[in-house]
Amino acid sequence: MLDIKLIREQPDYVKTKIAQTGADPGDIDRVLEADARRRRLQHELDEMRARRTRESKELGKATPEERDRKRAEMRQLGEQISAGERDLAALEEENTRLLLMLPNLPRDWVPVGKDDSENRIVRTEGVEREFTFEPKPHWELGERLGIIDFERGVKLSGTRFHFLVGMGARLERALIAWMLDLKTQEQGYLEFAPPLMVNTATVIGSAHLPKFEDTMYRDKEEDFWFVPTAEVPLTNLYAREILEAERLPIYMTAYTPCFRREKMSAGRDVRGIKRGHQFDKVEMVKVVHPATSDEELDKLVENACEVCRRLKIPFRVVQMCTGDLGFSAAGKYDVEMYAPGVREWLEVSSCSNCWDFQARRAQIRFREKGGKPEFVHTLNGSGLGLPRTLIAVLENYQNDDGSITVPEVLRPYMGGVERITRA
RNA sequence: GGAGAGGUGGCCGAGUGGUCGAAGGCACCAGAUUGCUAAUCUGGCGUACUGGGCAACCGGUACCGAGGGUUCGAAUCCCUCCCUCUCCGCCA
Repeated sequence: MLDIKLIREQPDYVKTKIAQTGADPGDIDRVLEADARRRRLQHELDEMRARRTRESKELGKATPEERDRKRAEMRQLGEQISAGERDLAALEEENTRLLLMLPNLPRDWVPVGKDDSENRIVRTEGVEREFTFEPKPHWELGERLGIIDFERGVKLSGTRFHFLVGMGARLERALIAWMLDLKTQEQGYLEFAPPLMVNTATVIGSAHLPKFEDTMYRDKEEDFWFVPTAEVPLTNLYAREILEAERLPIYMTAYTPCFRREKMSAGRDVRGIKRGHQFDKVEMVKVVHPATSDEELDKLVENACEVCRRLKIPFRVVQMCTGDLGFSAAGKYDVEMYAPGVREWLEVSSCSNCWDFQARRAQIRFREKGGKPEFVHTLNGSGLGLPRTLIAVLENYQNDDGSITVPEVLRPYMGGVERITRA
């Protein structure tokens, strides 16, 4: 959520920035108009209420004759106030609705561009492996090894579902455990196992609602939303709290399944395990002091890169332009691993600095000693997404006989297994 | 799911229709004092919106789990919901 005061004071700046994201700057005028009406009414209402309080107190001491006359008058005032309160509530709702639909503003250092074609490759690391044979896509490798079962996934759940089997399941579990150990033991993150179903307020807090309602699964009767990412519960951990400044920065990590409808992506990436309705992910979330969030973003990206580096898989860092930031990021970098089987750079991590955008929605604040509460900045990034990391591992580590060499760092997590072969 | 108890400021805890944004205590901050390491005294100490000074401030309004209702007026009475605790039932 944007700061309404910023919109009031610098509407032209905000419009310029909004336009850079591809959103409609006309929304700003609608917000301003609604805000002006709300303030006007609030002021009138405040004055009526002040009068009621004042005169009600006097009424208690009035003479009996006066009392009846005054009481009728006050009753009328009370009705006016009630009507005003109803109108105000409606205006506030309208106001909030408009504000919740506005995207975050890009930072000034974000390159201006209209869509993903104008993103910038910041750097590339590692060398692409040279194959003496034609590298196969992971779905072929997985099926032949019997470690991915697509048919039965479809049988049980439908398209975009699969089973990991035997060493396939174990390989994913090894990746998760290894990543979490890296996060918690070397990169300073505290591990969580959060709720996977959360209420509406929580999803509004992370800015996945109200705009992306149709991308999530929910239980309407119970007011539960299935988390589309651990970012939702982790970012909201300190919702409606005021933290002491010394506690910042806070680094959190969690492995969770993620649930997404993927309605918008129907027909895209249908082959293999790249995009499903359910997938596993190790997520990183930071709650930081506003003065440090830009450098914290760099460190976050680096934390994601380190996973690729240790797996010895080539990767690159891509900076999103203003038109490809998404709804809540003020600045964003993707980390992409190269997968030789599908001949594609796969987005395995997306690291965002959300600035105070989520903090305002979730009301996450901090206070310097003796100071006023201020909003924190929140960041999030995958560390990494499992299906795509698994794809990259399978495809980069495949051998000409269709077996998979287990990356060295994972072997301690695989009971020492060095090679996955057909069972 | 059933029965009972309860939800007040960072914490503990008063308050049952007006003088309560809310006693008192603890914690915390500032100052004073004592020279013996901690105690004493004084003062301050919620959040949001809003008006003015457009800064350290001053005023208005709202908030005592949430939402409705009664009333001239509600933390205080009524209704609904949520949550916590205890007991029972059920179940991974």
